[in-house]
Amino acid sequence: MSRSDNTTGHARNTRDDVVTAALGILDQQGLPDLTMRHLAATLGIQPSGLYWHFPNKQALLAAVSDRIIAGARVVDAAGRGWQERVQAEAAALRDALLAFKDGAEVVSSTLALGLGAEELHRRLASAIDAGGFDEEDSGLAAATMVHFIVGHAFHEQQRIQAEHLGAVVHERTLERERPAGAAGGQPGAFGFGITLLIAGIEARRTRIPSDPAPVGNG
Amino acid sequence: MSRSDNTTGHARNTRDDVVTAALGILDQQGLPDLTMRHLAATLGIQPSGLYWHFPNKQALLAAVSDRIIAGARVVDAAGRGWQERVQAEAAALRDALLAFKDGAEVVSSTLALGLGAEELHRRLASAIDAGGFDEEDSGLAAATMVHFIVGHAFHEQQRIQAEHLGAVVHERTLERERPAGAAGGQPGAFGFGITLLIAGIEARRTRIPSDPAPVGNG
DNA sequence: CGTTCTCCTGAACGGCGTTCACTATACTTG
DNA sequence: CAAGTATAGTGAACGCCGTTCAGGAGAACG
Repeated sequence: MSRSDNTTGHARNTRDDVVTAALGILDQQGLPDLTMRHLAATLGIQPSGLYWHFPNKQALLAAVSDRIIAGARVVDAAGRGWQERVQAEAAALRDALLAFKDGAEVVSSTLALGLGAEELHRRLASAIDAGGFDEEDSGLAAATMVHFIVGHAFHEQQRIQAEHLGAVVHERTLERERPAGAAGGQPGAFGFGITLLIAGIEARRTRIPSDPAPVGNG
Repeated sequence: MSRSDNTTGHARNTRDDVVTAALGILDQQGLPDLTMRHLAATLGIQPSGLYWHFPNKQALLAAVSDRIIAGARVVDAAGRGWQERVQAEAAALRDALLAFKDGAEVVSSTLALGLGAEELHRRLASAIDAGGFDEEDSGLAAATMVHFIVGHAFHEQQRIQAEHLGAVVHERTLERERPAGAAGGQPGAFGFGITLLIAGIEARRTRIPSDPAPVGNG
């Protein structure tokens, strides 16, 4: 029932159908099982049929990446300072990466290869921009943040899945990972990194005296 | 001439020989060509012979990763403040990742999978530690930095190689990438990110009043 | 009705990581 | 020096993989 109610029963797939099916396999079985053959079988077509929709597997993965990032919740900018907004954007993007199994890995490789996933950078840059920095600084700071967010999510996702595999979860390890009350905030390492970067950006403003710096707080 | 001057001519390979050969293929032909079959052929053995040295390809790549990072130049700590030292460590590690073709990619995946490459974190953490922060903060800050360094290097390495492939290099692009005189310093984005992180760490100190903070600046 | 665009078939190609039973060579020990 | 045990590698196969290519079926459209 992907496109139309054919009487013949042979449902033809659109490009979006293919991406949706790929995302399903990714989430339920993981990246290693997301093969062209497996995907084709899921759609009820031959592997070669996929090459009508995408020139190669990388392009498919880029489209999957874009969908993963597009799924990040929208952050409401009203009534927040730029720092709070950046923190919210970072959390939203991180959650989107973690929402699908191996999602961070897919986005990481797509990002490095220079295909898609620019939305990540765009959202962070515009949030930082609200702090009143010049555009170049905002862009560079956003890029720094993107690398941290994706790298951290990738790492954490692997750790989570390794834990799920090795059935035994040591309680001490869990204690060490979540040291203090994370009421409403980020768990340890991720929140720390984001806070660090925000502080670094803010420090950049105060160091340069001749700066318009209209703080959009309030 | 890997191990000994055998009269039989059949040189047997040690584990280190295998890693060395793998690193050679990686550097001269890239990660896609670093296959077990190709590696075995280079060593003059059968592919199955490699599985005496390593349980699987991932383990091999982890060993290659460790070698890449071990190749990072040693940073002299004498007479430098902690910030300068962190900057030097970051630059050294970055250079090591870029020294081999696809080096950053190999280290990135190994790191995310939780195998090897801990040396990266260790060096940065101890450099930050010299600033007199508590150990947990140093560790978390180092982790943040690792993600940025590896992510940035991975991205940049892909871009460089894409440029080498597409013979036409637009001069305008180059101009935009290296905006001002980078005499002795880092090129734009990397230096910016590191500076950002260092400023963020420093900001963390000043926010907490009760801090010993022995600055080792000579 | 005939053309054109869309989506897919069927079959193959070359290459991949990995396994397994079985050697051959070197180092140690009695 | 003979025997025994690590060490390093053989040869053949298994079941996957991404990708190509000529061709065909079915819907849309004039």
